[in-house]
Parts: sequence; C-alpha cells; structure tokens
Amino acid sequence: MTQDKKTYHHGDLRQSLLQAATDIIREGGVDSLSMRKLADNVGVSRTAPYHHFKDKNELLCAIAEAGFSDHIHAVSELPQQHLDLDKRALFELYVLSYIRFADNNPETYDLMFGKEIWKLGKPTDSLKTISKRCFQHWLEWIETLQKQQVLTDQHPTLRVAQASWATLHGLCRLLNDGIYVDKNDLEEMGRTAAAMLLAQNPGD
Amino acid sequence: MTQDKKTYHHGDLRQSLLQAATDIIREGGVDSLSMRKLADNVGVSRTAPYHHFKDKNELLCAIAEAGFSDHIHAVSELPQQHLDLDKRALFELYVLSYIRFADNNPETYDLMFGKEIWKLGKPTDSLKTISKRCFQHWLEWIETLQKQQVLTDQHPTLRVAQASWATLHGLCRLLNDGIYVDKNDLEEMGRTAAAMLLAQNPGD
DNA sequence: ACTCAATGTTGACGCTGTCAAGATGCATTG
DNA sequence: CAATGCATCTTGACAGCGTCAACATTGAGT
Repeated sequence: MTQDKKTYHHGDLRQSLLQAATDIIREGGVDSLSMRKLADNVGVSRTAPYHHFKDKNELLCAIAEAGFSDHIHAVSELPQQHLDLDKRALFELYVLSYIRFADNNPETYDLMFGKEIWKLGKPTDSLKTISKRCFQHWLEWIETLQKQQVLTDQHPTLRVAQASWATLHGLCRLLNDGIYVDKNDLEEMGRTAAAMLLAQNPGD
Repeated sequence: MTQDKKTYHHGDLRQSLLQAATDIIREGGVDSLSMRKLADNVGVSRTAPYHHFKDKNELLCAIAEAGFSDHIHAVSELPQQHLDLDKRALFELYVLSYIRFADNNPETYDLMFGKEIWKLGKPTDSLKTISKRCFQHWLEWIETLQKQQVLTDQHPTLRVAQASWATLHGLCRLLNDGIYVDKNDLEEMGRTAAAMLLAQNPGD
C-alpha cells in the first residue's frame, strides 16, 4: 500500500495529507484538525505539510474543492437516473439529495459553505472557480424550471435561484450545526420547503 | 463610571466581562475572543473570569442568551408598529427585519444559531429555554398566518414554521459567512424568498 | 560528479483554554 | 471587636495550536 516510510522523501505527501485530513475531519470535525496532528498521522514532521500547502487555509480550500467536485458529480447524475419523475417531484428529490449530501458529509459541507474559509480565511482561486461553476448549474436548472412554470417566473432567475438555495442551505445548517438533530424530521422539513417554494398549480 | 479598579475585588466583574466580551466579539468576531484577552481588557488576571463562568462555553451561552432576549424584544414590537400593513406585507417585513438583525449583529447571531455552542459546545439550560421561547413565538405567528390563508395550511404548522425559518436562516448564513457580501442583494433575495413562501392568492 | 531546488527536520515564539495552589478581603458569627 | 469562612482574585504551570527560521537530506539535471 503506502510506502515503507523509511525513505526521507515521502514521495506522495500532498495526496496523503489530503486523504488523512479528510479522514480526520470526517471523524472529529473540522475543528479537530490540526496541522501538527495531521503531520503526525501521516508520519512526517510538524512543518513538512507547509511545503505542499502555504498554510492551513490552503489545505482546507483543497478539501472543500474536492467536496464541490463530488457534489457536482453527484448532482449531475440525478436527472438521468430519474427520467420517470415529473419536474416537481424532481425538484423535491433534489432538495432531499442536497440535504443528504450535507448529512453524509457534514464537515466537508461546513468547509464548502462555512465562514472558516469564506469569511475568516481566503478562498483559493480554484475554489472560487469551482464553487461558481456549481452555482451556475443550479442557476441553469432553476431557469428551465421557471420556463416550465414549476417555479415562479415573476422574479429574476438569479433571485429565485438564490432564495431557493438559501432555503436548502438553511435546512442543512440547522442540521449540521446541531440546532435540529433528527434527520428524519429534517427530510420532512425539506419536503415542506420544496412544496412551499414550488409555484402553486391552479389545478392542484 | 466603573470602579477605580484599585480594589482587589472588582465588585461587578461578571457584568463587566459580559460587556467587554460583547464588545470584543462585535469588533473582531467570535473567534477573536479569548479568555485571556478578555480578562486583560477588564483589567483582571487570566483566570479571574472562571469564578463567574465555568468555562468559555458558558460565557458564550450568556452572550447568546442576551442576543435572544434582544431579538424577542425587537420582534414583538414589529406588528404593533405596522398596523397599516396587510398580513403579506408584514411577513415580508419580518423577513427583512430578521435579515437586518443578523446583519447588524452578525457575531451575536453566529453565537445564537451557530455550531460553536449547539454542536461543539453545550447550550446552557437557560439558553435552551429562551431559544425555545423564541421559536415558540414564531410558531404561533405562523399558525395565525396559516389560518389567514397567507401561508399554506396543507402542511403541519410545525413544518411550515421550520421550513420558513430555515429559509431566513439560510439567507442570514450566506451573508454572515461571507458567501454573499452585498447586503442590498440580500434584501432582494429576502423579498423573493418571502414571495415564494407565501401562498399564492388566486386573485393575484 | 556536482550543483540546485525540492522536500523533510528540529527549534523556537507567542498564542490559546484551563487546572492547582496560594493570596486577599468582605461578611457573618461568637 | 476579633475570628473565621467563603467568595474572589492572583501567579504558576501544562499541553496544545499555527507557523517562521535555520538546517539536513536527497533526487533530478547539467
């Protein structure tokens, strides 16, 4: 598997660090990740990681970036897997999928959309790029939903996209931040939110 | 004003700590608050605060508690100040007021609804109490809005209250966490969100 | 074979939360 | 009024943190 570790040079330290960091974070949360413990876990000295990441912030950005990549991948598969569903049901499904992603990867989600990076730290250029791409996908879908009268077209696409995303985000934060803990409740909340956001059909 | 400070006993340390802590937090964010700096600011030794707060968590809970108190106070005044508005406009006004509260007191808001206390720390009993009371008010108002057909009554009051609150909360997080920075944009998002959540009137 | 840049190491600094032990002084009791 | 006890405040200490500076090792390219 991993090298025999007797060599002075690790050979693949950057990748190992990312992997180990992701594990630590998944295990004990973002706040349980320290550069020193991370280095120790990988079997390397305290400051070795600094040859691969300028500082802790850059490490976190790299992890968040991978999170966006996963997320985009997972989401883009959704519509193709559910060709049978009508647009409204698909929207609800997206809401629930979004919640599940945040629930399954709470700490990654925190990094992707948390103040640790976006307010306290500084997002990497590549992180900014991929996060914009992610929102762009959302935006495009919202636009088609508006055209299909599934979402209101009385407001600009951008605003509708932002407002509905904020709803999803809010639900996830309530779960991930420990304000609501029961994830079944949260799915129910997600369903209700989806229903409220959708344009009411006259024929309902 | 404050005592002449030459006395060994401070006399009113607990209150001074709360005040200074709130100032520090408002100035530089929750993360800029350290027990040591706080003690120093008040002119007292490192560990003196521990005679008034078991640990940092309890201090933060006390600040959050004051935040809830302010919030409840501000909100309860809203309907009486705007008797002229119809129910739908009042709802939008509430949304905007909520956003403004989070915008004006971002760090307090973080404490009130952030993982620092609810997930990483442990909320005080009194904090739990007042936060429940706060949500209870929201819940009651949502119920009347449902009865007035301003919000959908096709879902349980609890779910509607949770879902709509999640929307507000999501908007605030996006602002406070630095994902969206323009607060004018955010108000527009708030308006859009309010419109989407409201039950569509046939006669619109 | 020699050099250089990339990568890894140890030492150090100042910061953090908080525990333990000792100093101080106010309030209550004899 | 003197003594005692308890709340309060102090200094000392420890383990942990991010990261800078200086030094060691090594693989790659001339």
